[in-house]
Amino acid sequence: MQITSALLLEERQNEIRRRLGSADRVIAGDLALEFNVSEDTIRRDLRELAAAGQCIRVYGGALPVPAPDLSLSERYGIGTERKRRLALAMSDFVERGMTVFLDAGSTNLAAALVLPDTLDLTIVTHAPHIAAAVMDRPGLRLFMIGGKVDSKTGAATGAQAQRALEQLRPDIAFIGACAVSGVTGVTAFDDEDAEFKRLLTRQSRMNLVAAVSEKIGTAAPYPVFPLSAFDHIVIEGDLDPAKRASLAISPPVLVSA
Amino acid sequence: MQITSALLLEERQNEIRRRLGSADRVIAGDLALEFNVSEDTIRRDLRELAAAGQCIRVYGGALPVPAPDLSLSERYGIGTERKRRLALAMSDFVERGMTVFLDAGSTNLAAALVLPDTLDLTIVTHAPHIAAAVMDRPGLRLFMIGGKVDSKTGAATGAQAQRALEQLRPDIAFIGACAVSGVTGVTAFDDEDAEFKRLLTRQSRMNLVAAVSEKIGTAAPYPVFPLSAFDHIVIEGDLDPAKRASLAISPPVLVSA
DNA sequence: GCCAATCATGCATAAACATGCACAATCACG
DNA sequence: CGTGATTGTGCATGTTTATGCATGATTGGC
Repeated sequence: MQITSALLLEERQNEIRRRLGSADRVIAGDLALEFNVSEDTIRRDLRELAAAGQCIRVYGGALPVPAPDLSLSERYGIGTERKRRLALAMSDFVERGMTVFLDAGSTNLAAALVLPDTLDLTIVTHAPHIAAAVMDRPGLRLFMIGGKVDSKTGAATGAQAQRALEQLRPDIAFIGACAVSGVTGVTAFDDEDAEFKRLLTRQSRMNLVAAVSEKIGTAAPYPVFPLSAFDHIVIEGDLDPAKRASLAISPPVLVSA
Repeated sequence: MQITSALLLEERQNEIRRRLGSADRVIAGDLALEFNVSEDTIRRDLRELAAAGQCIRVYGGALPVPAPDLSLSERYGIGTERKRRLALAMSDFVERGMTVFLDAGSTNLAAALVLPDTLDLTIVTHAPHIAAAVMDRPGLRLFMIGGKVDSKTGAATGAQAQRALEQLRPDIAFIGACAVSGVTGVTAFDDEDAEFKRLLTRQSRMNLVAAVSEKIGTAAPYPVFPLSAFDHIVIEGDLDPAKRASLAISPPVLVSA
């Protein structure tokens, strides 16, 4: 029916694209008049362009797509690989919705970095370093135990902290061992720290201890509990068999990859 | 037939956003005249922007929001030198043996790094990041306020934290302001955070607020206290004179180097 | 404590919208 | 040539959206 003056669909859409490309908005009613088609047709054009990501539909017309701004690259600070593996082995015990206590120590700092963030976990800790690491993981809830912070252990261990811990019943506790031995059990360098770990072990429903190989077969001045008080001991796979045998008492020994 | 010249809704809101982005307030009546729409329409725009967290509604118009959603650790990385100077200015108020409360925020993280470690200070904080920084300074004693840690504010702010704070009377508090304005006073992004700051201000013998220039003249949803409630406001020396004048009320304004 | 400015809310209306349908033009195959 | 499917378009429909206005409540300066 029509002859020369009418634009074909492609031409029309190309022209709309061109205008949007020069950072101009377009208005449905105007385009309809200009191209001598109904507004319905223009709206259909705009819908198609929007679906192809070439414009932003708005009430009355369309806007150019804004220049995408650069996103920041993620950075990763990872602890030592061995501790990360121990932490991963402990992580196998956590289940959806659990409250997990992270004691002080570098292995538990690694745990703060590798615990799954999709299980709706609540992390409790008395160590500011670990708390700071957990805070950077959006999927984890964090509860901080306060109190006088001892600079040697790097965690709050005093009466205040103990009182706060008494209000809690964690589902699982990752307990940091300063030293582990079949004879003396788990021991600590500081008496308040040992006291805190004892309370923690009593409060928690399940207790895990992880220790790198260097700590196995050593002892520290303040006893925490014998190994039988813990549900699992997590050690490295390449531990000397003799040392490993010295641990093989009541609690299952879990070997990390 | 004439071509539509009026702005589309999105264009209007984008323009408002742009002006707020350049740290300017907007006034409802002016915008209505300028865009040739009713004030009701502008108010609706501002309400929507506020609901999306892109401005703060105030009587007569709206103010920009200060720091657009950077994550905590990202925020800690920026503006450190300027914040270090602010922190140094605040440090002039601390004296030997004092108990210093460091509220959450990047300026107070800077304070944790620059506070003198030879004055036998006791640092109290409810922010794990700051606690972690203080722990690395051997000369500082650290007391940690525990509780449920809010990921937005990066600090423990709930009932537990408040109860712990009630037991303390810090000699001086470095209070982190999310936004500072002569009109709205000190405001915060979170209501529990605001509540905590109010309690902190009451408990502490002396209260300092420091704010980088971007925060001056802005407001956040939750009021803490009017400026008169603080002993000193610490600002940067190169702050725009108009903005600076807008603050010149009761508390002395201290200018950092 | 007064008054004007500012505000939230509900309502009315016109514009813009999506959707389904009809029709003409085009194409695809024989 | 068909003729049947596909496509582009316009129109009728009922819905949604943006806006202005009326009303009554809040606010902030004086």
